[in-house]
Amino acid sequence: MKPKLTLKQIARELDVSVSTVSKALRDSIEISEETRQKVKAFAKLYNYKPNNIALSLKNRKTRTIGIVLPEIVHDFFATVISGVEQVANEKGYNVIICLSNNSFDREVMNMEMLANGSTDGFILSIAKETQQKKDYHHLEEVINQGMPLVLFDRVVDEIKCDKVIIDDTAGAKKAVQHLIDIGCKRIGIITTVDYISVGKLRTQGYLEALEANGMSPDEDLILKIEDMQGSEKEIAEFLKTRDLDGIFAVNEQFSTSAIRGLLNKGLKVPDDVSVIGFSDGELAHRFIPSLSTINQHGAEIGARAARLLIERLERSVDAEESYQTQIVETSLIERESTRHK
Amino acid sequence: MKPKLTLKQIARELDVSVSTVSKALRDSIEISEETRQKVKAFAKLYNYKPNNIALSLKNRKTRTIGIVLPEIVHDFFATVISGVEQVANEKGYNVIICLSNNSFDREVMNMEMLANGSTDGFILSIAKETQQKKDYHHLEEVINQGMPLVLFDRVVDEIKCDKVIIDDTAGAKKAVQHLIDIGCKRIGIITTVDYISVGKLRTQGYLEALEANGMSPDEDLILKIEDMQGSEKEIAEFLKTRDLDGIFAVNEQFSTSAIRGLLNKGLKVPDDVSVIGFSDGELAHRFIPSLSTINQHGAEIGARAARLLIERLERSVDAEESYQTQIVETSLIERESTRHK
DNA sequence: TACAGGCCCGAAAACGTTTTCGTGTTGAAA
DNA sequence: TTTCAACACGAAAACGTTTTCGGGCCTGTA
Repeated sequence: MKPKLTLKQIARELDVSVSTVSKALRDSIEISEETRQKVKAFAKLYNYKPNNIALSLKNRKTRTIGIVLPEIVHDFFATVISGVEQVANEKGYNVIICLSNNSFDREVMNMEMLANGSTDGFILSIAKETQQKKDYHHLEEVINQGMPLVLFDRVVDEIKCDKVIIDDTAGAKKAVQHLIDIGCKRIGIITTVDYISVGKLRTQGYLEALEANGMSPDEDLILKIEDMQGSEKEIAEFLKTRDLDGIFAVNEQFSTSAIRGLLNKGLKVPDDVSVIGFSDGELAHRFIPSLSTINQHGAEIGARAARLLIERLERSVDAEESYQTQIVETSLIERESTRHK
Repeated sequence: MKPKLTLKQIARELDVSVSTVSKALRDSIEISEETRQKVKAFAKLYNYKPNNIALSLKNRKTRTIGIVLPEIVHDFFATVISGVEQVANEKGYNVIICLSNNSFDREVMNMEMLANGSTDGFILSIAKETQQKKDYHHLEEVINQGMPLVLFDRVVDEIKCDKVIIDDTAGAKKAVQHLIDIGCKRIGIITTVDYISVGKLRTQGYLEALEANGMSPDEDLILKIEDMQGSEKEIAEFLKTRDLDGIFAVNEQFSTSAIRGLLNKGLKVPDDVSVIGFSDGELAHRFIPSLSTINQHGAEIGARAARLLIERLERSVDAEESYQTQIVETSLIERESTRHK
């Protein structure tokens, strides 16, 4: 068990000073060619790698970005991580992940933990409970400390920072418009309660699409779900008493629950009812019938968030406080759960 | 933008020395009650939090555990992360995640990066390419450096370290036995090529189950898939020409592809053919028909791995080199894709 | 011979902690 | 009055780097 080579040991071994070793390894012209080669050869032979912690302390940079998520067992967030990881790695950054489990307290805890030197900046999607509480002091805190923050997906206007979002309203509108285009007349929506920002926006898109086509919304066809837990049953109940020919569901789970509910009712998808969802994942394309969806391009979101963050970290003068909000385009993916024209 | 309070600043402000501040905050008896109170009050008021990097450097401990995975957009690995994160958080550890994308080079790179001070130990599931190459020098390296390593899922005998696995063979046997119990006579298996350790073990379980029931294995009913990419087509082709009444698939993806293939062939699941898989995820229980599976208990695996790692990190004398391999029990979950007796 | 100017290199500070050791002051005991 | 312990605090080293600054030694020139 050899406990990691340090500059000091190399120096002792080669009978030079620590500074000489450091300079030699960084190819300083202060050091003679001969000494340089000697040091480098030794370092290479014994596989010297500088200690990240020491570097972080010295440079007051960790080259690590922290990402805080509500959950991970959810293809959307997983693909976002992939995207972040990809560009972070390209630029020589590490990624450190914390889960809030949609709890306000854990979100705060995690951010405090990471803010004490572990991380140069944050990429975050706000926890459900936090959105409900509308308490964002921990976000302002890190910004005040000069740590860049990039919000994605579940964002909030009050916080001034870079953001990466999709146009949820437009995406939802696109989905519902598709249902209308293929001839649906009575279109229901299965969405979340309004304090979830994305849920609210998607509901709005649904309403806009109806309006744009001269169809008046029917409160009775709108189901807002509070709790993921009992959602399956709730959706089944809802469908039992409604007569629909199109359903827009704001996520993968609701989509599949809806299809199951319809099938149980003896209806066929998409022959009797077309279903379209919002999603990114395996589930959508594996499902039978495979789900027509609005693709959120999670990896792209993650990649952009990472790029924004790193750019701000490395910009020599960050005087310019012009935060930007990037909007990633959604796309309609037609699969089997909607009728074809 | 206030740039984070340090001990030095508190010291200057209160006109005492840095050591006094440090001691006061840690309630040292060396410091008078009065000074202690004064310092603590000040620290609290301005929300002082010690700098993790400095602590890491001093203590030569980061209280961070690194987890390296082949992929993340896969419910199994995502749940494992959840498990790790949970216990890590309880014990005051951070989790830093790197993705190998099943590439040997990226696995090596990531581990080298993390090994240079970012992490106290590793939790890892070996990349496909690495298992193929059988090159584990990077794993031995970190072990030699005194960094504990815990392997899970895709493990390898050659490396001496703690491991958390499920009994893949027994799990597979359980699955196939179930198919036999409900009356299947011609049972096929859809598995991976043999260099994937878990694939090989599950194939073995399949064979053992057949043997135990006096059924002779038929090579023609065994499909070994090399590449995830074209798997769907490959499975469809395979099924087209086989006459089966039971299928055991070694993962979620293969299970759903199989069902799709069967449906396309005009067969009913589970009426004509029962299908059972190996999995953890959303897909299995959302799918229609929902999948009967062998549950791998990913969160439990992650939790145990984390506990093993932390225990080894904190054991005062790690003299004892008795590595253990923990086996997490699998369980059979009967859902809709298999016939009921 | 003296001096300027390269060329190489080392000492030391700094990043923010913790901890060991030393030191000055006070009060009480001898 | 002297001595000694207890008490309260500070200086400094250490963790592993990088970087600034200063200095010794040679070489060439006046």
